[in-house]
Amino acid sequence: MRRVSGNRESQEEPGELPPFAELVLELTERIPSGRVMTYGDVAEYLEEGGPRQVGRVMALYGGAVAWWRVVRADGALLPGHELRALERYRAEGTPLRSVRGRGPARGSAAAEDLPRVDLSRARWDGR
DNA sequence: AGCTTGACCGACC
DNA sequence: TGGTCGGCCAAGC
Repeated sequence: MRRVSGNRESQEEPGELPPFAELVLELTERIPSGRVMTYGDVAEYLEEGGPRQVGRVMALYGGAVAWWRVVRADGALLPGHELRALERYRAEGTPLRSVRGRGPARGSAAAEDLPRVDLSRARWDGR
């Protein structure tokens, strides 16, 4: 009980999220199926923080929400979770864009040319 | 208290 | 089309 000095917010209970994180996750849950927002969009919509802060929140707590509906500005899939995300997109019907004319199987160094999210169609502005 | 890093972004070449 | 650079904001060391 004796709080010797004023450390108020140092004591955070695990399970309770920082306000900003909560806003990000809440907004993420609002993104309709088949649509996406960029990290920058989320930050701009919340009028707080920046893309990188949103990215941090998703990295820490994203597992609890539809993390695949928040993408980078170029529509590239998350490194390390590309296949997982791709499955979601295909299931939700998220507009995708082939990387280039589609499957140049011959000579393609990349084992798999992963598509990207077509932001021009899938971008959701919060309305 | 200062430097580095990060699920980023936009401009430039 | 793709790589690099600087800027941005917060957390960690």
